[in-house]
Amino acid sequence: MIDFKKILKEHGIPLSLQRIKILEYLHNFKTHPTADMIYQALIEEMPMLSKTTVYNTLKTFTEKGILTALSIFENEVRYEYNTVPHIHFKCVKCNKIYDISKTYDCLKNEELEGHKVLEHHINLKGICKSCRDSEE
Amino acid sequence: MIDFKKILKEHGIPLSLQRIKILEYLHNFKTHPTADMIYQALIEEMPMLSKTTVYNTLKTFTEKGILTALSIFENEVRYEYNTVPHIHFKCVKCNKIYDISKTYDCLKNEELEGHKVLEHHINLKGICKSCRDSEE
DNA sequence: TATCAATTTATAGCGATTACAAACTTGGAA
DNA sequence: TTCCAAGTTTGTAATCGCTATAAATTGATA
Ligand SMILES: [Mn+2]
Ligand SMILES: [Mn+2]
Ligand SMILES: [Zn+2]
Ligand SMILES: [Zn+2]
Repeated sequence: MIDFKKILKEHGIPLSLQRIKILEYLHNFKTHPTADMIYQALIEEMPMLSKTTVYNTLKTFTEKGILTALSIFENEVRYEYNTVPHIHFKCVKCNKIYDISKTYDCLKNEELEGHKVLEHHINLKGICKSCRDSEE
Repeated sequence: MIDFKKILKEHGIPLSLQRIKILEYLHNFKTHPTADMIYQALIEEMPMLSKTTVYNTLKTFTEKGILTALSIFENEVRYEYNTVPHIHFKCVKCNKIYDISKTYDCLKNEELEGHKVLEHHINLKGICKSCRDSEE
């Protein structure tokens, strides 16, 4: 049983029921959900939950380093609980996002043309295995 | 002097004054502008220009392969005139986007875990040379 | 130059996100 | 345990980037 209260405290985030539930959801469902997807899932058991709270909480968590915000799709931000580094593959047919565990040693650069690199975001696009198989 | 009319014709795009001006702007200013930035720049000399035209034109150009649409930032699409392949670095301090000419041979994979890879999008984030220098 | 399809414009509308202020929780002091 | 101030949540309105629509305009062709 993971102690989500402890995780929040360790990141200097004051506790609230909403924050615990949102963190729990992102830890349990690694589906790169949008703010709205999280809201729709949690409104079941928390009928008074406000969408503003979801947005505020995701912003706080991202700033404090618990989550990563992804801009894989145009026009919407998706979130994921920080785990081991990985890259993303988006299928242009079914729109699913796959985690790819492959790591690229060639991207380990800390410095490029004088710029200090803090984050690498690698987004691949193409046709996923499942869609290729069902093509014929 | 570049013949923008010829470029449009070669891509099967019927001519219009607006299309020529937008293409000219994107060719001359390689700053990865948003639709609104292009609109604000062109409204000076074309007071009747509609923002809808800018959006429509950028969509047409992207579909015809003259431009590339980038989702580097959250919540807004940026455009660039197609040139040689390169990757992008976003400074988290000044928000500028830099072109990085480095190519990664390690990303040349055509297939990953059964998925067919068609595009690679590599976005780096960090602190740019200019901001580092001015830090002290 | 006349025709007419394609393009542009102005306007309204939409989905994702943010701003704001009142009501409510939370954590700590008394 | 009770009380309080600070921080959080909520509901609403507003904003931002973008799209839909239909009337007005343009431009390719004859
Ligand atoms: Mn992931
Ligand atoms: Mn570029
Ligand atoms: Zn697929
Ligand atoms: Zn900078």
